[in-house]
Amino acid sequence: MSFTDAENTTFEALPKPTHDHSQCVKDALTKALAICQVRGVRFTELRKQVFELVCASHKPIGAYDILDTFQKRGRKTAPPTVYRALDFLLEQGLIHRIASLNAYIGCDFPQEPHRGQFVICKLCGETTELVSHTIEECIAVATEKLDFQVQSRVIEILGVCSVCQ
Amino acid sequence: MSFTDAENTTFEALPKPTHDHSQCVKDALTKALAICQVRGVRFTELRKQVFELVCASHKPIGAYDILDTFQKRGRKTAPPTVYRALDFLLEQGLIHRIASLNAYIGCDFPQEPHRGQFVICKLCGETTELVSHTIEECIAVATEKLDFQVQSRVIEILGVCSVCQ
DNA sequence: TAAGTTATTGTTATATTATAACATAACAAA
DNA sequence: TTTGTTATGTTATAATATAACAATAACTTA
Repeated sequence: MSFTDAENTTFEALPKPTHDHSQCVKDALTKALAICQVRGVRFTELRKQVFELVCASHKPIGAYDILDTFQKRGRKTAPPTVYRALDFLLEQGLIHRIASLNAYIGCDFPQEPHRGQFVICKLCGETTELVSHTIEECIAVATEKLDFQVQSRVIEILGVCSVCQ
Repeated sequence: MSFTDAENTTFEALPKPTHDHSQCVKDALTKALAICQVRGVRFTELRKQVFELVCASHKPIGAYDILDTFQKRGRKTAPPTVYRALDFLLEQGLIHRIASLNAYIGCDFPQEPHRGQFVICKLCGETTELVSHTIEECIAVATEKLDFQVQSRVIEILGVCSVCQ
């Protein structure tokens, strides 16, 4: 469920505890699969499993959490295997990296290329992805003035969500 | 040299290669010392030296770079020593951490509490600190709507500066 | 389909960044 | 001075990430 408000900020609502999460994961998988097919890149079983784990919650998850899960499932896995799958998913814009937490989260708006802006609860981890065009604009203006070519950006807002207050 | 433009963004100009950097470091030290005195916290020799190393360039520097420098100088130093000094400087707002690079940079606007926004050249490392009130405002609006209490934020724009293009 | 090529994954080792836990030293206030 | 507090030293290790090379799976084109 996404909104676009008067300030031209599109955002997903904080996922309600009641939302049908298994459906949510299914949808993400379907989208991801379709995107990869169109682009002619391979959504292999490994990549799919890593993607499922990242999408299993709306909270950032660490690479080593993914690794642990694989190992608990009896799959003998080493770090590079996980990191390579994460790199692939990042390249395809299917997940984002949260730099301030060294963690990864599913992208709420795949297909169209965009840079996410994240609102992250430090207590429960629940994360909302914003796409504020005003912020984009503001950055564009400032960087133009500096004659600076933007390649990527990291925008992460940390604090306490409404549920945890 | 700082500007405030029509969009209400305050920013330091990219430090010119010709600027008097030794004076620049001296000024930063004087300011830092004064701030610590007012606050009744101790700007010890160790903290001063770490601060000087961070301010030695307008580029983010890693904790282990600082460590290496200490060791090359013959000072037997271990990681916690450096990290503790960095933590102190961060708490006092004298430096900032660049999450996307795991590195640290001197703060261009100490004294008043603020959250930095950084424009970082991936090629040469030169970094400009912005304080865009429009971006602040934008974030405030979005987080209010989510009923989210902001504690900290990470805003880092990476790309290529005018000199390196 | 067989051979050659590329992409993906496995495996081992190690680099990089950061902190825990406890000991000692420096300083400050009573 | 002694007592409490803050800062630093020291050792070990945790947490995150990548390099380098081997093996396998998948694609491609003759």
